[in-house]
Amino acid sequence: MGRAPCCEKMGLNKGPWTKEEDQILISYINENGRGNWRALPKKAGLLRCGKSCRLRWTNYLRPDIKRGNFTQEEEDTIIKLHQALGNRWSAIAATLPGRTDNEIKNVWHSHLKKRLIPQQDHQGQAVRKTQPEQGTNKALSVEKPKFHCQDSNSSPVKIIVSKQEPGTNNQSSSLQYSSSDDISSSLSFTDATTTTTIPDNPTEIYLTNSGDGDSVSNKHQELDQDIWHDVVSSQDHSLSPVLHRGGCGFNPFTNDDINFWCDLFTRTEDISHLLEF
DNA sequence: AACAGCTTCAACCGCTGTCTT
DNA sequence: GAAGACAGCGGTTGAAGCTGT
Repeated sequence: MGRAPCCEKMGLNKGPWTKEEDQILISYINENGRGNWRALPKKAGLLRCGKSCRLRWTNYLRPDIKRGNFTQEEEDTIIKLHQALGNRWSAIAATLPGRTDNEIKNVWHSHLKKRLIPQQDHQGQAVRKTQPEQGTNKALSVEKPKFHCQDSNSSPVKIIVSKQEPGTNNQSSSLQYSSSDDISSSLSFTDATTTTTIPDNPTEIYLTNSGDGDSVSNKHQELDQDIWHDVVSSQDHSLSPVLHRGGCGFNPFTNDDINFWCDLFTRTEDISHLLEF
């Protein structure tokens, strides 16, 4: 894998873009489209490196960029997705049309991180308290499962590990796991008091809202209304976990992203931190 | 009004992944 | 398979603006 050669520094502008430079870049892309970024500045007559042009375009000049403050909903989305995805700014940005990864990163560092500090302190305690003994998370011996999502109502969520599509009549082979269950896997809950053995390796995992709130806490009710409702909702997308917000109908996820979610759920040592809002 | 400290955000830097030759 | 070229990503920086004293 070759390293990109450092662009020619000699004679190239750096720093803030002027209006004239912006106009040249916009005009060029409007006429010729986004082609080879490296060749673009030369063709457009800009004394900038291609990388700088790409950044300026994607972070500032793109016509679909949404300007202005983030809405409460957008901020909530960022917080939740950051909880789940970490610093994958581009993945987070993909769920917020008109927002760039750079912008989200800035907002996170300047606003949201600070806002969360008191909560994280509290959360950190809670997580430590429920931390499982080392080695109790055994790997679930399954083929990479499919995740299915179903949102039936707003009551507390349960995760159902199942070979059966939810909603079908025959649920006999399904197992339901709530926050109090240990499914003897990396997909476990750390405040487990019992151990449940999965009789068959599930080939598919359904994330459903069971509607039964007796065994789950208020925290998980929040989870249902926030994470699951937003992140893995919609029966229309039951075959792939989809980030689907605001009715935009934008599905940023491909099969690779399904793999990502599978990986996330099967590899995470402690999913409970996702639940501890 | 002047200064210092803080915050914001556009832009840069270096790295990695992917595609092409 | 190796190496080059390129796009994209995340971390970091620094100038500009803001706020408090």
